[in-house]
This record gives sequence, structure tokens and C-alpha cells, in this order.
Amino acid sequence: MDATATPPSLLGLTTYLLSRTGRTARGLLITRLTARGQRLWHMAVLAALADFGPQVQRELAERLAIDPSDMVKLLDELARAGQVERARSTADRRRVQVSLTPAGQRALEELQAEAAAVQDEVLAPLTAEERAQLHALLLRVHAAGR
Amino acid sequence: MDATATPPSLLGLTTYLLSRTGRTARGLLITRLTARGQRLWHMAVLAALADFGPQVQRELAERLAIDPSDMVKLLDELARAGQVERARSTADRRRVQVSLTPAGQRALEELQAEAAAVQDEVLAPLTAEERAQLHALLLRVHAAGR
DNA sequence: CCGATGTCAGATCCACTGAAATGA
DNA sequence: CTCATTTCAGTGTATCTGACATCG
Repeated sequence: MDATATPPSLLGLTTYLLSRTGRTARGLLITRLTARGQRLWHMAVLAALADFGPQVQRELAERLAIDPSDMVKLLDELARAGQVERARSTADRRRVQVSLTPAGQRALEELQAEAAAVQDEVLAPLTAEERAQLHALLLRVHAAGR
Repeated sequence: MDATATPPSLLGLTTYLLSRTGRTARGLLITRLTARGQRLWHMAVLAALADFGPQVQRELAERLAIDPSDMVKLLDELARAGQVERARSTADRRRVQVSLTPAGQRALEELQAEAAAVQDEVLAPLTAEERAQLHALLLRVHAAGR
């Protein structure tokens, strides 16, 4: 018996596997992004802006299920890198509209390429059909779990 | 369009879903375990001892892929709760054999029940057959990714 | 109510110590 | 037999992250 084997009673838990494989994937991506001076959440923020257009800070935080105070710090970094722009809403001056800059758009495309590469690596043992199956199942789990 | 919807370009990434759903499951379980004064790693350690029997501390850390120094702290907590016992090996007095106590066995069973409950909750949208499918796919991804 | 700032706890990682075994 | 090296448990610390509380 291999001295590095994972305990079977953990392997029997689907949620353990979810947690573990998700963690692995995240770790791999973080390594790549760090090399570019970006972080994981940067990609999520840029993606949200690309998909939904300029948005209020609060909505962004809610969408990505992260704490509003953390969003502030993320946007600080992205703004410093020139990837997003903040502008006070003229209608409601408490609100801040966040929008993607062309540089942000380019950065997002690069990050997505990195993410795709990591995904290929992680899902290597599965056929294309199986990947689609896994994706569909996870989508349903995700949709329910909020 | 729902203001809390996740960006489609993230939903298209299987690795994002893995990460996200894994995170959700872990969070739910942590909440339950905290209420019992236990932590996630406690369960992993107890499971490893139940599955593989008494072991040297070093092996235990290797198996669970955590830092040996962190294992020391985990075992301190588990020993204080009377769930594991440490004994110096007579053959090699540097080594410490860790074993599960009856109280540890009982604790593990309770933790596993909690984990099963969380799993039922998270995987609620899937049929039994689909859960088995998901499990099999994740198992293969996990096995490859080390 | 919203964005911003500061702080706190938890987890991971790394360097180091002292005791004990091993081997040249 | 001795000395250098390695292995192991344990200690302490630096760092990062996410959660929260509070302020303007």
C-alpha cells in the first residue's frame, strides 16, 4: 500500500473530490497568473465587466460572491494597472460605475487563454464527451447552490 | 437579467465551477464542524487513522499533503480532545506512533454524518445516478492530478 | 446605503532547534 | 569509536487571504 495514498473514506466523498480538484485547479492557475502579476479574482472581475458591461461596484461584488470590501482592494489594483476605470455615477453620486478599459480587455483575453490551458491540463484524463458531461453536472450543482 | 448572475464566461470554465462548488461545499461543512469545535483537517486525520491504522506522524502528514509542522498542531488539538493517542516508538525513539482512540472513532462517525448531510444538500439537484457519474469523473480527475 | 479603511482570525509556508539514529 | 549527516517532532514566525466592523 502506497504511503502517500489518500484515505478511501475521503475519496468516497464527492464533496471532498470537488474541493480537492477545485483547489488543485485554482492552485495551478494562481501560479500562472502570479507570474503575470495578476490574481485570480482579477480575472473574475474583468470577466464580469466584459460580460455585463459597466457596473456599480456593489453589483460586481454580489455577482462574484465576494465581500464588498475586498472588491475595493481588487479594483484598486486593477485601476493601478489601467485595466478598469472608476467613475462616480452622475445620477447617484454615492455609486461608482466601473468599466473595462481596452487594456483590461486585452488582459482578460490573455488570462482566459491561461485558464483554458490549465483546464486542459486538469481535465486531461477525460474525453471531450466526458468533459461536457462533467461541465453540465457542475452547472446544475452550481445553479442550485446559491 | 438577474443582477446576481455569474458571468457566462466564467460559467463556461469547468475549472471555475469546480473551484466554486468545491468552495461552497467546504464552506458549508466548515460551518457545521466549527459548531462542534472541530476543523476540516481533524476529520481528514481521523479518517486516515481509521483507514490505515496507527501510523507514524511523518507518514500522516505526507498522506494528507500538509506541512509536518501543521500536523503537530492538529494532533495537539486532537490529543487534547482525547481522539488520538501519541506513543514514542521504542525501536526508533524519534518517531511517534499515532493511533485512534474509541472517542476518536466516535467523533469520526459523527463528522462523516455531517459530511454526508452537506453532500446531500450540495448535490440535491442531481439524481442518484448522476451523482455516481459525477463521482466517477472526479475520481479520475483527482487520480491524475498529483 | 455605498465605498473605503482598518483589523482580525485562519491557513499555509518556511526556517530553525534539539533529540535520536545512521553511516563513513 | 567518533564525528558528520540525516531524520524526526516540535516551536516560532512571516505572509496571505477572507470575513468583519466601522467610518465618512
